[in-house]
This record gives sequence, C-alpha cells and structure tokens, in this order.
Amino acid sequence: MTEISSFPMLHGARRRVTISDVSDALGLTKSTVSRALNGYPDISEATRLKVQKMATKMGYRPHSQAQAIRTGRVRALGLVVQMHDHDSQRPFLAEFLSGISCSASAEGWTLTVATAASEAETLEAMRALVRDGKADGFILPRSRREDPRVDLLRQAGVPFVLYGRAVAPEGCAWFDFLGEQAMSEAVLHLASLGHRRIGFFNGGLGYVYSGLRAAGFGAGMSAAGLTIDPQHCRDDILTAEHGRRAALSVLDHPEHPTAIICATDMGAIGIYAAAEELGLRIGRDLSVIAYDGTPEGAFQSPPLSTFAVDNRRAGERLGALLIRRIRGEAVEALRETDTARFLDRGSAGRSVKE
Amino acid sequence: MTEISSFPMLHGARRRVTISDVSDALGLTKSTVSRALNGYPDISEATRLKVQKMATKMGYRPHSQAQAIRTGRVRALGLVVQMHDHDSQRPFLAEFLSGISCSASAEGWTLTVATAASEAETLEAMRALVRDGKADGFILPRSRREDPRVDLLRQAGVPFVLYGRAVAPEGCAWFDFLGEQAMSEAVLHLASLGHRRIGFFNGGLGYVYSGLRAAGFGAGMSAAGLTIDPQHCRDDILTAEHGRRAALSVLDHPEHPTAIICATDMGAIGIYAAAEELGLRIGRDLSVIAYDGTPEGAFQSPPLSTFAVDNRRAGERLGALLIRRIRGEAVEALRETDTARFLDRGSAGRSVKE
DNA sequence: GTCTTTTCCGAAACCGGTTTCGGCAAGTCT
DNA sequence: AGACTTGCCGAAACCGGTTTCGGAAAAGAC
Repeated sequence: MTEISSFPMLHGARRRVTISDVSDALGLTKSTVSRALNGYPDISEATRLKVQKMATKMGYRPHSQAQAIRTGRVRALGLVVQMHDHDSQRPFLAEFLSGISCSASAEGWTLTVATAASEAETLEAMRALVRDGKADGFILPRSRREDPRVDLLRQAGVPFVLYGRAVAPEGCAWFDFLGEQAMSEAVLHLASLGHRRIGFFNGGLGYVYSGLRAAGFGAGMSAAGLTIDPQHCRDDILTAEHGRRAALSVLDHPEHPTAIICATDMGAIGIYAAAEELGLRIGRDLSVIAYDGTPEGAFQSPPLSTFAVDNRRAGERLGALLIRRIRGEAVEALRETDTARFLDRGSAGRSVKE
Repeated sequence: MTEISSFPMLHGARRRVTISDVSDALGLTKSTVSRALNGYPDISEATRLKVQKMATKMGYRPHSQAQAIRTGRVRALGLVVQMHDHDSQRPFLAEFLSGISCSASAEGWTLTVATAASEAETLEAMRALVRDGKADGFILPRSRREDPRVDLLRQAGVPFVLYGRAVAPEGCAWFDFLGEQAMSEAVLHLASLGHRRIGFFNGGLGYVYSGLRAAGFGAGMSAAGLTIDPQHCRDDILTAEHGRRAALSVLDHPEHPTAIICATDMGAIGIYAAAEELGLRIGRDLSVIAYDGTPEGAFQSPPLSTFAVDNRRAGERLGALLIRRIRGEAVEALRETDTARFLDRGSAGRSVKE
C-alpha cells in the first residue's frame, strides 16, 4: 500500500513538480530552494548551484499563480488594443502580437490582451487587468501627445513601455522607428530627382509621431535648400478618403507640388485615387513617398515607394523592454529606436519639366 | 498607534478587499463566505443572500490567482494564432479578438494569446499555457479535417471550442457560418442570372470548411438542374496568385465557365487579375461570387460580390461558448451556426449570350 | 580560548483563497 | 424521552509558493 502511494506518478495524471519536490530531493527546505532560485544573497554559492541543477533536472517550473498571491506578479504582459474607425489595424496587429509573444515566451512570460472601442474603455480595461492581477505591465501602442494611459499607469505605479516616443519622457520607456529621419530622406531623395515643390501630408496631430515626421520633413527641406509652401501641406490625414480629398485640393493650383510626401500609406492610397481622377500618372506626373510599409501599397500601380517599419520587431523589442522594466531597470536604459527601411518601388520618379 | 494600523486604507495604496474582509464584516468565517459565493448546498439561503449582498457592497472580487492554486482555473481563455504564409490574417484578427475579449470581459474572464509560426509551435504553445495554468481552455480558429490541436486537447482533457465544424464531432463544441448554404445560394443566384457553366474554386482541402462549401456548391448545382464540369473546378486556392493561375487555366478553353464561385475572397482577387490580363470585364464577361467579406473585395472594380462573415460575432460567440464549456456544460449544447450575409456588389452579372 | 560577527539555512508565518472534517442545534423517529 | 438524522456553519488543513525571523555553525577579533 504505502509504497504505491509514495509514487503519485503511477495513478492518474502526472502531477506537476512543486518546490517541495525539489527541496525534498535535496534534503533542504522549501524556503531555501525558493531563495536559491530567486537569487537571495544569504544562500551559499554551492547550494545555489545544487538547487538550480536539481530544479532543471526535475523540470521544475514555479507556478506563477502561486507566486502571484505573494508577489503580486504573474509574469504576464498586458496589451489593450483600441479599435479605431479609421484604420482597421490591418495586418499590423498580427505581426505586432507575434513579436510580443515571441519575446514574452522566450522569458517564460505570457501575453494578456483586451480590446476596447474607446479611450474610456481602454483605461477601464487596463484598470481591470491590474486590479485582477492579470498583467504586470503594459505595452502602449500609438503613443499620443497627451496620453491618458500614461497618466493612469504612472499614477498607479504600473510599468509600461510606449510604441513611439513621449513628449514628456519622464518615467517613459519606449521603442520607436525614426520617422523624422525617414521623412528627411524622402525629401532628399525627391530633391535629387529634381523636385522643388514638395508637399507634405501629415498624420494625426494627436499622435507623437506626427510632430516628429513634420520636423523631419522640415529638416529635409532645409537641407535641400527648399522652402515649405503651407499650401502644399495638410494635417490629420488618417484615411484614404482624407488623402484623396487633400490631394484634390492641393493639386487644384497652377503651382501645385510635383511630389507629395505622405506620413502614412493609407493617405497615399488616397492620393492615387485623386491622381486617377485628375488623369495624372503616379511616378511620372506626380511623385509620392509614404511611410508604413502596409501590404496595400505593394498592390498599387505603380507600387508605392514607402518607408517600411517592421512591426514584428517593434513588438519583440517592446516585449523585451517591458519585461526588463517590470524587473526594475531604469527607464532611461530602456529606450530604443530603429530606422525604417526605404522601399523604392516606383511611385517616386524624376520631376517633369514644365 | 493601534487605531491607525487598524485602518490600512489610510497609509499608501488601498489594499484590495479580500474574502476575510467580507467574512469579518459579517461575523462569519472565510470558509462560509467561500461556500456561499460558490453555491455550495450546505449554506442556508438566508446567509447566502447576506453574503452576496455584502460582497457586492464591499466590492469584493475573488483574486483569480489565489483561487487558481487550489482549483487550477484562472478564468482565462487561451488563443494561439498561427501565422500562415498565405494569408496574413488581415483585419480578421482584430475583429476576432474584439469579439472574444468582449464576451470574456462580460464574465470577468481574460484572454491569453500566443502566436506560433508552425503547427508544432502551436501545439507547444498550448502545452505551455496549460502547464503554466495561463489558460483554462482554448479557442481553435480554422478547424481542420485532421486537427492535431483537437487530439492534444481531447487527450489532455482541456476544454476547447472550434471556429468551424469538426469532421469527428465527439467532444467538440463549435461556432460556424453555414458556408455550404452560401455556396448553394451563390449557384442559384448565378443560375437566375442565366449562367449555366459555373466553375468552383475551393479553398484548402485540409480545412473543414472546404468540404462543406464544395457540398453546398454541388447541392446548388443539382437544385438548379446544372451539371458540374470538373474542368471548371479547382482545389486549394489559398492566395490571389493561386486564383489568378487557376482562372487563366480554366478560362483557356472554348467552353469556359461564364461564372466562377470562389470559396475565398483572396482567390477571387486573383481572378480579377487574370480577367484583366485576358481583357475580360468582371461582372460582364465573367461573373464572380466569393466568400469571406474581406475589405479588399470592396476596393476592387467592380466591387466583389461576396458572402460576408462577421468575425467579431464569431469571436464573441466562441468566447461565450468556451466559458460555458469550461464550466462543465455538455458539448452537444454548445454548437452554434449562423449564416453569412450576401453582399451583391456588382461582380455577378447577367450571363452573356454567345 | 572566549567573544563577537558573519554566513547560511530551517522553522514558521503568510498570501487569499478552497475544501475536508467535525460538531452543534434543531427536527424526526420510535 | 432517548436515539438518529439533517441542516448549517466553524476550525483547520491545504494549495504552492514567498518572506520574516531566529539560531547553529563557521569565521574573525582580541
């Protein structure tokens, strides 16, 4: 009898190996094993090694739920995606999730996601996840100039990382692509093709990226020795329809721009529509360079020249940064940027002499 | 001193209300409160009501992590999305997540997602989520004819629901749209427009839906008194490129079909490309009806006539079904279907007399 | 060779719940 | 009236970890 019940493996589902199993196997106590694995200083190097070896040998994995009730942390990243009317997130989301999931699982963490239809719902969802201990920190996509999510989390003392930089950097970690550099390069590229009247369609002014991209556009124009004509520029171009209307109005001038830089691919697709209506051939009569790298751009004719961002990489970096943030690293060490990759696909051509 | 420390609210972050707080307030014990809230039969109706009222009044929410270490359940739904090379998931994912998240949060549950690049990774991710107690059950998108995920979960005794029906229904709950009905209606619609030679491009034969849609096509053809010409039919059309090649080969015959029903929008977009190459105008020289309702279809010219499925609703229903499944309801009661909505947008026109 | 300090680990409390067990009081049966 | 249920709840163990506290042994100081 007794020898059978001493082998719980034999009957039924195999139980998971607990910290007590490890401590028993070593003749130590739970507390010693716990401290050894968690790097407490009052454990000798010798026993620490013994414990670690035995733990991995026995396949011990701490039960995160059990740890959570004492530590309050579950090793889970939180993400609240807010559905916007203007962009239906596109494949962006799949790639982004893939990146986060990748870096999370590499550290044995998981990803808890919620969705929201409004800003208020987003905040409420984050509050609920924190209250219920379902997330130890958050990844905040689409950094905004005034971001109530940041205010909430900063006040609650919950770690977070931004996709996009912050206008008020205190306490903020982030990953971002250098949109300003891309915009500047776009200007220089167009200038090298002979364009002198270059317009700029910016994205949503509520987002941090728009300020940066506008600055990059301005810097590029200065570097090229060109002046910005406000008549050629528009703000808050978020959808293809916005882009179409903006293009129609901008092109309805004798001195209209020969090239337009658009801060988002979606807006640029609207420019294609406007050009078709006006009988202009993109890449010949009108040059366009955009930013994002969405698949739709590749299907246009000619394919859209754009600066592609790697959203999977963004997710992967943000996941890694958030984990380090939750573990206590200072935000100043957790700020990364990368450059967008220019895809020269045909929508930017040589300027036509008039 | 003591009167201060008896009001922990006063210093620092406000502590969450625990089951002990509730029991103390009522002069009962933790165990009584626990059993009262969990519907144990050995609690009088009077105290059960008292407890429930006090619990809601005090804003008590059981700490799911703490429950988990005893019950093994965390009130979390699991979803592993597998990235396919052929479809980059499109906005599908955002809507689907939104639906799941909606029904989950309505019940106080959350959603844990992971991503995988292959079937093996998917299985591994599910195993890890179960092992670590991060998910109590799974939503399985894209039901397959032979589905190793089902085998795994069935064997492990982990609840799950399928998006799409199952060829071996034992132990399976699901939600699905009636693709066969849509395909049948598509045939009848085309027949009513005078088409007699109707082709059928099916999707991936590994998926359950393809069998159903093929059957629906067959049923529609019979009902219309038409015969199926295998020369007009193709299988495994997963991408636009597949659709394009299939259309080129099918149309390269004197007796080619005047209309094609395509089991997926992506394939239909390829048919548009082929038609353009052959100088055929969709909706006039060649009619097309597809299935899915992806946004790309609306941007074609003419816009693609298709049967749209509501992926948000699918997610919402699947979330609700999975929660009930985890709570122990029988699978037979957890099978729902809905109908796809026909968007008649112009790609299906009257048959031309030759 | 004692006294003090470290070093290192065990014992036990604790986290916030769930579940088993047992006992008291009221009701039922002879 | 005594024995037997039954209904209802408290006491305590338990889940799998973390953390506090204290003490024994080893090391260092005098």
